[in-house]
Amino acid sequence: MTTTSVQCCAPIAVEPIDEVAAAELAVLLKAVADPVRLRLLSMIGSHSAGEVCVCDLTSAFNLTAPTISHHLKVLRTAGLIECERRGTWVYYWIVPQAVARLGTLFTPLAQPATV
Amino acid sequence: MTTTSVQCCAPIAVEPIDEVAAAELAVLLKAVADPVRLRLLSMIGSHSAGEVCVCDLTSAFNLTAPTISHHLKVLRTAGLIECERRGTWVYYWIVPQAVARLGTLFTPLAQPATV
DNA sequence: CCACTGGTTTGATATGCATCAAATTAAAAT
DNA sequence: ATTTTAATTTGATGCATATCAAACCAGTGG
Repeated sequence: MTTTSVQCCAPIAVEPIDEVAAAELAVLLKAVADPVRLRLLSMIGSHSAGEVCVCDLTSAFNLTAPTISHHLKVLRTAGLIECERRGTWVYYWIVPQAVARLGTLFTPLAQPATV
Repeated sequence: MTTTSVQCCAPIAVEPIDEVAAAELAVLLKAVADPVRLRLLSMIGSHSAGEVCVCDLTSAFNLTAPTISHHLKVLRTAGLIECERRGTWVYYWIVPQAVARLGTLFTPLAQPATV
């Protein structure tokens, strides 16, 4: 498949989402609903090399290494990023499909049919 | 400025967002990072009449009225919905601009320039 | 004026979670 | 092997928050 459709689920405004879908989405949104994780995702996503070493991420915050590691794990568990160890260092990169799902959720609400 | 551009902030992937922006965005995202609030927002946003009475919202959940009221207040404080009292009942509707901001945050991450 | 219905506010509780220190794993270097 | 550096895991702590019961506010109708 060439398109690998990002539109896997109906956006929020088309019809009321059910409990199960809401619970799943909430997990995904909780992952990004934190200032540190937002910055991490932003730093990883905007990096020109496409991937970032953990050491560079840790040094950019006024937080301990375990804390950054914890936040990276949350993002990874949510499927938003992936990582690989190469020698001593660990590198992280974005999973575009997962992030795109977040974007498609709310856009239809911007142009309500009735307004 | 006449456009009242929905694109008030740069998306996450263009450049690393700073601490202040991340904190503000996290507040907005926390508001929707809850299954009940997601369903509320979805119910309000997808309603054909454009607005929904609180009574209809409360009856759709297995939760008490104060809890629903609490969640509505969180969404309202975040600027995602507004309400008005008409007689005995209170009606809620979506604020499209605020919701649109959520959508524009993540979409650029879907097509990373390096991939 | 007094009840009744719809919603919100307040206070209390219990769970969740962000953070750090200490311990642990992994690879490199000496 | 031992040491050193990078990163994660574990355990503990303190704060945030989802929920409910009770009290309260706002209309409506006897």
